Amino acid sequence: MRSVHRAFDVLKVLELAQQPLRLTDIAQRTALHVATTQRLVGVLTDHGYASRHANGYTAGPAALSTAHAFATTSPLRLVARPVLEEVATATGLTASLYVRVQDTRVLIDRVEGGQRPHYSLPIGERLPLYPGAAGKVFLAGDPDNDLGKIADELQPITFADGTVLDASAIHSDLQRIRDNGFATSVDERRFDTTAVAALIRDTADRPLGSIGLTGATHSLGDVGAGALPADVRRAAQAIGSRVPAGA
Amino acid sequence: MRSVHRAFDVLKVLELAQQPLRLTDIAQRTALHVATTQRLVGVLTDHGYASRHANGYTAGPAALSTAHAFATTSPLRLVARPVLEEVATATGLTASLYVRVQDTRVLIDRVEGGQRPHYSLPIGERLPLYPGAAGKVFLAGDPDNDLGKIADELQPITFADGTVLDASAIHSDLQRIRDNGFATSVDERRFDTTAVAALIRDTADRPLGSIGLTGATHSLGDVGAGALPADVRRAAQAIGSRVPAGA
DNA sequence: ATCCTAATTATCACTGTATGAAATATCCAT
DNA sequence: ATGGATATTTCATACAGTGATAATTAGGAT
Repeated sequence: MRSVHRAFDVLKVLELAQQPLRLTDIAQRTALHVATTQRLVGVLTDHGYASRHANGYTAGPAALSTAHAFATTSPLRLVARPVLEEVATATGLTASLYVRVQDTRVLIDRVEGGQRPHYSLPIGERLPLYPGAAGKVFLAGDPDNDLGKIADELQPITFADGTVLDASAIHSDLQRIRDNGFATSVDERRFDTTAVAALIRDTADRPLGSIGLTGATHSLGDVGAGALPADVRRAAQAIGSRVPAGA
Repeated sequence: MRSVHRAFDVLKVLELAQQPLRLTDIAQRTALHVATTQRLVGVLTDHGYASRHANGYTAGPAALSTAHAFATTSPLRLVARPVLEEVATATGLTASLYVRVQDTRVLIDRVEGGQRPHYSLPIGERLPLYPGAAGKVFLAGDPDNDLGKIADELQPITFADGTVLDASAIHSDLQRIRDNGFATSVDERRFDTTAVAALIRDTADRPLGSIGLTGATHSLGDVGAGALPADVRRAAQAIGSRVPAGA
């Protein structure tokens, strides 16, 4: 399955680039031979997952179809929707649903609690696992150790406010999250953004995703002390219990 | 690249199924050996393009990321946006942007002209090339003959109103579209839905996509006679001229 | 609980396909 | 025009993907 893996490596490179990439660029970033890259990009293009333009390749329209299919069939997403809406209106915060993909998380759905709805929803956004409450819960709650090593290999993290965390600080943070059953984040990824998040587990206790509640730091007090932790945990529990279990 | 092709065949099957599919189902629909299917689905799952649930596999969350990347980088989409908005408000109709993917079209963007915005935008929807104005223009305007044979192989089409078209009727329809430079559709795919569409070509005359204006049949007269054809053609021209050409 | 069937995972020898070096062609800038 | 970079084609070799078979697991019925 080497070639298939490589095809998706190419696709990932196209996804991460915010601009069209020339064939040589792709070959460089994937560390593949140019000829190989060309063949792979060709197949991607045939199927619509890559597009060719004047100045290079980008991701292609077929991804939209597949995403549409995912959005309409994913049991987790379907089950979570009403819960997100409920908790968003109850708290007035923005409720976000994430799923882990490899060593990243992807925003699957979002319900704005506040007044002004955002213009372009960043659904589909890929974010790291560490900075951010809704990512940390994945690291903290991983049953196998495949994420354990990810946590070990984490470089010292710099927060949006300039704080720097070394490995031991990260580990104690994760331990606290495990103990509490929820994570918090204050200005970690973004200035003036505070979040509380919990891991969603199915009835067999396997992690399915995470839910986060986000608001402006200046309008929220010490989130750990208020009712929000209980709210997210309840929401996460509600979602998990409604998803049919099974690997 | 056989295995890579097959991987995307599997992905397409997952996309087209509106429900989770068991491994055996996928193998059946792709006409692949079960073992092969399993390996391919495994890779898809690793990269997040497939998800495993209690009762089978669906498309996966990574497609959302890729779709997000496409939506934010596709030159066509970026260039078309303002034109769609303009023509939608000018005509009061819904303006849709399609791209061809193999023998289908995919809805890339849409601006509602009317009052009530739809709840879930069907962006990413995959539709056939024949029934529907915005699909027919691809068949009519194909420079090479790869779509010519698709048109030849079209089965007799049944419209939403029950009309049936045989091969020769289809061909004369396509010829008329070529002559006019636009296509119309009255209750073809949906009852009480009329559309006018035009092909978008880049400055080198290569087809890039299509734009369609849609409204209720009962509120539109004979669309071929009014100003709409000129409107779509102008919009298509505007978009095409602003996209940097180059294969 | 127990059996039976169906579905999923693992094993492995063979074959055909993906690979990458090199050569050729194409594009762009000067 | 000329040169340099990028893209495409060709081809012999190695090895990765294939699918028949077997082992295992899960699901349903009794």
